Amino acid sequence: MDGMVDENGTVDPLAPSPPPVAISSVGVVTQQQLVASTNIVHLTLPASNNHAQTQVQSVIQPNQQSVIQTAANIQPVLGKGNVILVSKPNSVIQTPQGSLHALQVINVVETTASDDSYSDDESPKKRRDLLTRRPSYRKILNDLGGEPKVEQTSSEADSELSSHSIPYHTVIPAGAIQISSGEGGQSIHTLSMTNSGTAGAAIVQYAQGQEFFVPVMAQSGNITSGGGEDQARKREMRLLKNREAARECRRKKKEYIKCLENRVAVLENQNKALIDELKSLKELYCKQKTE
DNA sequence: TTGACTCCCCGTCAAGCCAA
DNA sequence: TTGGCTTGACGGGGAGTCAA
Repeated sequence: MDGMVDENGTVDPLAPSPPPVAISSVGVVTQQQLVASTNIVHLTLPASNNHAQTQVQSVIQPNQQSVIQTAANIQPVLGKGNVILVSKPNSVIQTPQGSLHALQVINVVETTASDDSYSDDESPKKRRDLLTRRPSYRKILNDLGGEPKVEQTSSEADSELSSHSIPYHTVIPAGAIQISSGEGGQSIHTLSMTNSGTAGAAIVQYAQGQEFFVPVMAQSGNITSGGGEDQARKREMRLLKNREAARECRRKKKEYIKCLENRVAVLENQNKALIDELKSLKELYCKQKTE
C-alpha cells in the first residue's frame, strides 16, 4: 500500500489515554470518508502546516482493537493533539515515530451481517456456505467499504473506464450519438447508427485510441431471419457480457487481494506491538520483583 | 540472437448463486 | 424455476528477463 510503513512503527498500548475530547475539537483532522459500519477507514488530512494532503487507510477488524498505520509525513499533523475518530473502541494509531493517539468513538454503527466473511460468531449455515463458495468480491468489497459505487451512472462509468483505457461497451438507443473522450470534451466522435430505423438498440464497444465496433443487437424476432442467426447473436451477446464480467471480476479480485495485504500488514504490526508490550511488562515485573 | 521461463492479462467455459 | 450474474479454471498470447 502506498505510504504504509511496515517496520518502523511501534505502539505503546500502555500509554495513558487522554481524557475524552469534545467533538468540536476535532477540526484539524477532517474525515473525508469514514465508513463507520465497515472495516476500512479512509482519512484525508487537510493540507496544512506545509503538508500536502495526506491519505490514510486502514483495515479495522470487526471485533478487535485496531491499528491505523500512517506514513511518516503525517506525524506532525497527528502529533498535535488531534483526534481521529473511528468506530472501533480502544484502537490505536501507529506512526513511524511510535506515537500513540487515543481514539474517541463517535457515530458508532455496529457492523451487521455484512461482516460475516470474517466475524467470529458466524452461524453454522453461513459457515457452511462459506465453505462451499466464497462470497463475491463485490460483496466483500462492499462490506469492506472499499467499493462504495455499486450503482454507477453511465457517465461516471464512462469517464472511469475511458481514463483507464479499458475496452467498454454500452447499450444505446437507436439514432446518432456523440461520444467525447479526453478532458474538456475534445475529440468528439459522431456515430450514426446503422439500425437507427429500427426499434432496436446497438452495442458500442470502444477503447481509447481504438476504432469503434458497432455490432447490431438483435431484438428477438425483429431483425433475425432464422433461428440459427438468432442463436449466434445471443451467444455473441453472452460472450460479450461475460467478457466484461470477467474483466470486472479480475479487477475486484485484485482490489480484494490488496485489502488482504493491507490487513496482513496491519496485523503484523499489531502483533509486533503486542510482543513489545509483553516484553516491557515482563521486564517491569522482574524489576519490581527484585526490589 | 534465440530459446526457455515467468508474469500478466485476456477470453471462454462451466458451475454455483440469487433475485424475480 | 429460470435468467442473469459471479467467479474458478483453463489455455493462449504478449512482454520482460536471462543464460547459452
